[in-house]
Amino acid sequence: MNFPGHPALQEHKVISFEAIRVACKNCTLTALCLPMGLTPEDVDRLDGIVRRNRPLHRGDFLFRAGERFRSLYVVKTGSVKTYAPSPEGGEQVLGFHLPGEIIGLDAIEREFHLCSARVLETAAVCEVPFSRLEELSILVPSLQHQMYRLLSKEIAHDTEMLLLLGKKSAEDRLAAFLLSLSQRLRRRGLSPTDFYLSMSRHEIGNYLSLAVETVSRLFTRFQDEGLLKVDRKHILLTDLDALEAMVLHPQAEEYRQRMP
Amino acid sequence: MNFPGHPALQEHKVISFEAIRVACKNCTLTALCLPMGLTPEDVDRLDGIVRRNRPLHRGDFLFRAGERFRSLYVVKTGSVKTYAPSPEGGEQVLGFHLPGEIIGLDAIEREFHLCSARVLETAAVCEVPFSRLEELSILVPSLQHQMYRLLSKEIAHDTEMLLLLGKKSAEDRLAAFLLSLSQRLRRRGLSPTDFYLSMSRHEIGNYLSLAVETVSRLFTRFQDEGLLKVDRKHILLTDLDALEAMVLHPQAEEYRQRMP
DNA sequence: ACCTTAACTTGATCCTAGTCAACTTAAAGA
DNA sequence: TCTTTAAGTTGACTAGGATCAAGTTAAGGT
Repeated sequence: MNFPGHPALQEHKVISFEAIRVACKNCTLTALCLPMGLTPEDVDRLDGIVRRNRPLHRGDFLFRAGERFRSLYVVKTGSVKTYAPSPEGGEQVLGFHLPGEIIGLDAIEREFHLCSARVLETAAVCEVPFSRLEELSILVPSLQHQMYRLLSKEIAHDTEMLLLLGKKSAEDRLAAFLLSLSQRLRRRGLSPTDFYLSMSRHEIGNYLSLAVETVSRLFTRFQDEGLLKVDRKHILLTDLDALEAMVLHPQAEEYRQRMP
Repeated sequence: MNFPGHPALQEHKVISFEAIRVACKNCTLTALCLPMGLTPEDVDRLDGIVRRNRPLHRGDFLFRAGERFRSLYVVKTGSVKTYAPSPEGGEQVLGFHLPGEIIGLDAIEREFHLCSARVLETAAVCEVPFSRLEELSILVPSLQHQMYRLLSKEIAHDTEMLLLLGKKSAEDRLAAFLLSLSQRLRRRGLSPTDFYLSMSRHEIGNYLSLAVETVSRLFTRFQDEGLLKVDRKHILLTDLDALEAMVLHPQAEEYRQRMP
């Protein structure tokens, strides 16, 4: 099977260059991003502090671990990975970030970044200087409310990730990863069953604590079982229900925990 | 070897009953909790919305998964575990919470709890109704600042936990868990090397995604290697440096990841 | 104090996923 | 275009930790 021209990727790039100058109020991500629930006037004020940088390319850094924290970053198009580099040159992938997702929330308290953020697919990213955002949120209660929601959402997301890694079988992990991607794409109005992976097998394995070979074998097995069709980075989920069942009823069920 | 009377546990209980009525401004946890950086007047205002409940006992719930989110909870004494129950009766332990730690931050956005919180060791807990806290933080910018820091700290903590679980060897995980406990106790002015575990081996294993038997064997092995002395729940860390080395230079080092 | 039950430990065995190795395919660069 | 290098796939083997099983110790209830 072949997918000539990789149409989804092409489309991605076109959007990325068009959207780069769009103000917050016209941005398609409003529902996912900071302006949610703000009045038009307040969105204008927010707009005043947001920096819209030129498009970034694969391998570019948003920031590096150890750098001083100044801004939050909102992915508008493309994708970004965050990872913790280890002194020996290795790294632990912490997340893959799609349009509408905010990066850097973990650095507010420490005032420096403990992970690096690097572009996977040509990306447009908004930079929001945090000190100015904080000042504005004193004046705009609904922005403060939205900030609390956003930070809490990130915590809930991390918690779900802990749950995912708690599932011990490699099968469950990859299924949960694919479902998570699928759901996030759906919320952005993209196809939840037909998409291109922007990360390598190696990065997926690193993220899920699995060896590359295991990831590769699982893709093959899932395809053999009729759960999906895979060709390189192109994924076609053909049985979402089966994936969901796999995640909801994990292989190795932890036996009941007792407490008085 | 024997530790008659479990002195640390006794001491814990005494503190718990004495501290229960203490106002925020006199609380020993000020430096770890919400009032940090607030003026005395603002602490009084915060004090006005904090509910101090009677002491809770082992097995009591702070809240259950699925319940509507109303309040944040601050552990004053004792300890609490949070976990995600699964429909089949199993559970995934998400965290163990010591004095000064805040529970419920993951529920702000969803407005209902996705995990349950249950007392491990007789505990005193402050309840802070979130809607009132949010209102107050509109009026008190330094409280808003502290809230951002707190939420961010929780995200950073979860990130570190993901890093911990990323380490694949069981040895590294238990070492990281013990070190984390040790560091948190130190920050609270307690001994970082001599303490009682408030959770069972089963719960530790569940938290670290290891079988009970593995946890048990590791304790024995660590003791044989001179890293610690263990008697039931009593832990004496005798070689913090070795534990740190184990965590900083994990067994299975991930090979370098390439990107243009 | 006794009995019951849960928590923990230790040993033996099994199996999942990691490691090593070889090969294929596809980008990236000259 | 050809070459080089990285990414991905597949197979064979191995090891770390899970599972199964049995026994010990301690705590909780009456």
